[in-house]
Amino acid sequence: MGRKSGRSAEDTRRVVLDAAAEVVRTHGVATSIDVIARRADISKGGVLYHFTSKDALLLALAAEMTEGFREEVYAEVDQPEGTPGRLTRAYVKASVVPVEGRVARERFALITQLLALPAVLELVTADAERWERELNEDGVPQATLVLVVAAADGFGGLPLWTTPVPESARLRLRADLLGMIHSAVERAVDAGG
Amino acid sequence: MGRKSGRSAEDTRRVVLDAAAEVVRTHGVATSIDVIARRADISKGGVLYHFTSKDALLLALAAEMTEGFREEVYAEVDQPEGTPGRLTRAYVKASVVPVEGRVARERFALITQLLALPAVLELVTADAERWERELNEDGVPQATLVLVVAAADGFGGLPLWTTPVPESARLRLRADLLGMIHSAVERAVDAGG
DNA sequence: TGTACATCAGTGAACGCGCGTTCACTGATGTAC
DNA sequence: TGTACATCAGTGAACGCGCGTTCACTGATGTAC
Repeated sequence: MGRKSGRSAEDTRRVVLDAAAEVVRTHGVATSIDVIARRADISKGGVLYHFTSKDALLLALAAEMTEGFREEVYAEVDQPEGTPGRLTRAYVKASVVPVEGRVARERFALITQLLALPAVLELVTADAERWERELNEDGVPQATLVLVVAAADGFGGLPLWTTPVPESARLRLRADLLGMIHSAVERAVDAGG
Repeated sequence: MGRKSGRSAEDTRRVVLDAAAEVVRTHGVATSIDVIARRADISKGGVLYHFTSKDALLLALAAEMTEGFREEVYAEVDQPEGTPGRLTRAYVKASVVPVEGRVARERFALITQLLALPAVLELVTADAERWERELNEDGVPQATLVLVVAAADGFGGLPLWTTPVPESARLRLRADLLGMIHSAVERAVDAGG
């Protein structure tokens, strides 16, 4: 039988990526293409028509995840360009998100699985280096930046295998971190000016 | 040929675990038993004499890693039992360690790979829940505890794929976190007494 | 201290199956006239 | 608007190989007397 009724190749690609995301996140990278295919309601060969190999599929998935997080951070930016701490604040806001909005968590869980592929580790490392450059140019004194980013990463990443922190504590952490950025930037401005 | 010259079964087990740790950390969980065996200078069958299956070997490795971290934390405890923040301080000290002492980093990298196995995820989750219980009973106000533990986890875990923070920043983070614990505990004591 | 036997710590060849990849084929969609 | 052809999106069977696991066998160590 030929092509699937009525949908475009793009659509199918999307369905495959979503199926792969869910299956790999919950059952690991060792999950076979066949399982992914069945979940996407397509044949194994169909999956490989859209992605040249299993690794290519998983790498595409990893790229989507890192890009997704980046977009969320940028979407949180709400200060004029040039404001010190502008990006760092957005980074905190995008990382310290409620657990119910599970997108962030699921993304992290998926990336963790995908790190088993050397190519993904490379991709993620490059992405992290880019974040480091961007954040270092954001005008937040180093001591505060290191603390705040570590806390944001720790909150966003490790809940993976931890019982989630209560919502009140999450809001408090968010406020504390934003407060730290605020006062560190003010102090720096006072000292510099 | 029979047993290896002069060493005990325990010795061989150790050699296999070390070989597996290195190979899996750098090449992922998909690495074959044969590769592990060659690195341990033993046959494939020999590896499976000590561990009933590949999964059993990897699970043993994961158990060693979580136990190793726990021991390091306990080794950092330097205050009398009952002192508020006693364990939290030790947790910070064991997490915010220099990058040169690569043990902690390698451990984390290895655990990340091993998480691909469902059984390991279970183990690590149980371990994390235990940490949560123990830290919650440590007498540090929640807001501070959440912030400090997130920062410690974030520093310890994520450098995995990040360019390491300079040593001066690390010392500063460590001091800041310990200072936060100190003043939060003092405030709590003042308010409570 | 020597000898006989049991057990232990491994070897290495073979098995078999699951999985990634290939490929010939097909029905649906797009395009030219 | 219909027709002929090309391309596109997907099928499903087959292949083949890598890898985990099994197993018969072996030489070294431990133990009883």
